[in-house]
Amino acid sequence: MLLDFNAEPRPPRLALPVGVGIGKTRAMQRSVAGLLRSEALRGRKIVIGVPRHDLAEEQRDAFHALDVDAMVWKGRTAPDPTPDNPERLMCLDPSAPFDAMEVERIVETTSCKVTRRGITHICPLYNSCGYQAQKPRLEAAQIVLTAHDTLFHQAPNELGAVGLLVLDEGFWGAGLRGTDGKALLTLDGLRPHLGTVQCWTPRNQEDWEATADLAAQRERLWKVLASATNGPLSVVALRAAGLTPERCRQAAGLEHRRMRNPGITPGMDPGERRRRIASVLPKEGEPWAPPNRAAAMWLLIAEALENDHDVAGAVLVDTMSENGTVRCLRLAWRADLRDGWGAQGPILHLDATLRPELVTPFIPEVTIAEPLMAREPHVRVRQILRAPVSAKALTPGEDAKPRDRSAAENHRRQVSALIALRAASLRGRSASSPDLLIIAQKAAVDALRAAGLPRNVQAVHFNALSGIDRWHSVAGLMVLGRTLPAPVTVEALAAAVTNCPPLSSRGDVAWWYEQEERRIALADGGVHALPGETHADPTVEAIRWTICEGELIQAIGRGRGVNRTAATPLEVDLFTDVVLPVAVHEVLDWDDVCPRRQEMMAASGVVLENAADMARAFPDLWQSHDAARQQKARSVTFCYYRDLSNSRTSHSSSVVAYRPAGPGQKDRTARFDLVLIPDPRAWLEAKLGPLAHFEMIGGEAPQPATPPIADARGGAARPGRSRGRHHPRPPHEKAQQAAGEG
DNA sequence: TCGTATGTAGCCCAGTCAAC
DNA sequence: GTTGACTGGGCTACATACGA
Repeated sequence: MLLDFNAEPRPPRLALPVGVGIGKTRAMQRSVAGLLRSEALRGRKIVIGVPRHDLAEEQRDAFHALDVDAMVWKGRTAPDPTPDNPERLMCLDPSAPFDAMEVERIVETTSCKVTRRGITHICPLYNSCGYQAQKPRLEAAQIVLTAHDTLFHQAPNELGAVGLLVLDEGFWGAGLRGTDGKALLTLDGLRPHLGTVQCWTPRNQEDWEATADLAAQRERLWKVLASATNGPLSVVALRAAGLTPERCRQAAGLEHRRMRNPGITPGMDPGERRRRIASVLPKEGEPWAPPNRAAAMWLLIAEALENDHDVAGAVLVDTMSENGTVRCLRLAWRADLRDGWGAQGPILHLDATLRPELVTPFIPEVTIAEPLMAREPHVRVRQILRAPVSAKALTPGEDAKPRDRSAAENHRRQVSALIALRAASLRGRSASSPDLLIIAQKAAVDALRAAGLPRNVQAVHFNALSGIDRWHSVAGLMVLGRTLPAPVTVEALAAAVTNCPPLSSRGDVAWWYEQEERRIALADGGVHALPGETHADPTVEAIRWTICEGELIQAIGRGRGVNRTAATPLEVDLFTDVVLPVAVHEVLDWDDVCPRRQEMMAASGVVLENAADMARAFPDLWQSHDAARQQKARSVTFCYYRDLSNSRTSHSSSVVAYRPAGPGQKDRTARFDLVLIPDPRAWLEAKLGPLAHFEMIGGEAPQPATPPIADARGGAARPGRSRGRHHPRPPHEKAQQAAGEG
């Protein structure tokens, strides 16, 4: 690490885009351990922010293995389960901190412990509190690991001086406020009159000077609010009303003085606490603008005036309430990384899907290094286009049309069969379970689990993947779909990041993104072009990319492709039309891989050849003998079905000959996968009734497993459709390859 | 005698795509 | 996002031949 951690006045701030699975966290841990031994930090601590507490605990254990003293710091409302009480939180009386926050007091001195005039007020649960119990470890530790979210809240005093703040993985989302649309200020609460602008001294005496100053700025703002139409506050109107950045910042400070001190102390009887809180808050139904929220509004306006744009973070909207329509200002803004956690000192940020547009607002003057990526020669990627794996295609809501719901049922059945066949083809290929990891949207994962997953398969959903290493040895990954909120949602996030209205790019289509040509880079040097979403505003596009492409990159990274060898290859199947910065070995169409009903039958471990038996054994696939017969006549035998028929992907398959009892029954054969159906005779009798004849004939000699999807293209490929265009390799490259092969 | 295999005609519906 | 037209697959119904 070539950083001077004591540089003045500008400490080093470095952001490193490091590819998924390269081992950036391990390298960081070793560097941090070395840094502590070098004493370059002069005894100051290192704070490491990670997305979630479970990742913090993993890193703590890794530091302990490096003989470094590390601890995980959790907030008051974080889970702290015990065998007796799995619901336990760090704070044993969460109502006390919530009450303190309602009247905007410091939680520690109003809920936990404080000494006033020689008298110590203390929470009765203080000595058994998980939050307090971690403080001695916090004081002693060299490294403090905590969730990104914590870094945007006040640091505990016991932390002491911080010499380096490490931000592991993308952190910007934890710093956004109001993006759920719930940070509202009613216009009634902002209308200037004594009840809404009265300020108080710290001793709860009326502060008339502050009240007059705040009233003057509220009057200016009211001129704008009273005549504005819905949408972002206009910078022209705000300026015309006489507001300036200085006046807004002054008003932000004055807003805090509207809250009187209720005089609540740690250990106070909850009834008395609520009575005191009620005495400083307006009565139910009276207009009120929470001071913290009003202060945030002023700061958003000040920033917009300074930068000469409308206030995207403060938007006039109509909301519905019990009393009808209420006009409100909807706020969304960006919190700052807190100084107490080291935000003003040296910062190192590591993220595989880092976007400068989302880092610089939080870390000004950050230096963003060139991306560091690694080759993955033992990873094979297939991308399947036009797969029905969107939320609508797999899991439409209850209010969806019957036609869409039945289509979704078919899609789920097809995807389940595909998973079962893929799992069979990869069985035993992983050093430890599972062999196959499915990554999809949460609703899709729930639906697939409900339908039943093979034992060697695990399914997880997007958005909870970063940093997890437990699937490093899976043999296969199937990534289904993508995450992509509508433009209006992403634009709202961007407004919170920048406070600036996004550039519009959507023309006549107001509800979706524009499309532009994207190119899948093929491993053989060619490209496959297809349309992809984009947004004209750089920040909106950065967020869109992070949520969509970034999450898919994180998903692929779970397989730790960088660490694979010829003996432990990884096969990735991408069921999405999104173009990613990875080399793709094969681009297929859903028609090429979509399992037919014969293949679904094969997925359960048996291939029957008799149409009547097919209909009897699988009534959900074929409703009648004729239906099974007709499909048998029409269908060509493809990939998965053929795999089991030929015993190529199922090393344990066996052919049996049988004849049901009764007149007119002829001899027929079937092939069974003995891992899934160990007793074919019992299975046949359960499905078809007593047998007049049964004989195990045996299977063909086992052959090396072949990826089933690749087989779909070999030989009997279906006439598939594709959204994109395949561009062959330039002739000179083909010639070079031919020369090399020759 | 019963059940299966094979062939053909025609209706229904799911999937797709263009237009709005 | 919705709607409507188009298309091909899925299924039923009918008939005939064959084998246990």
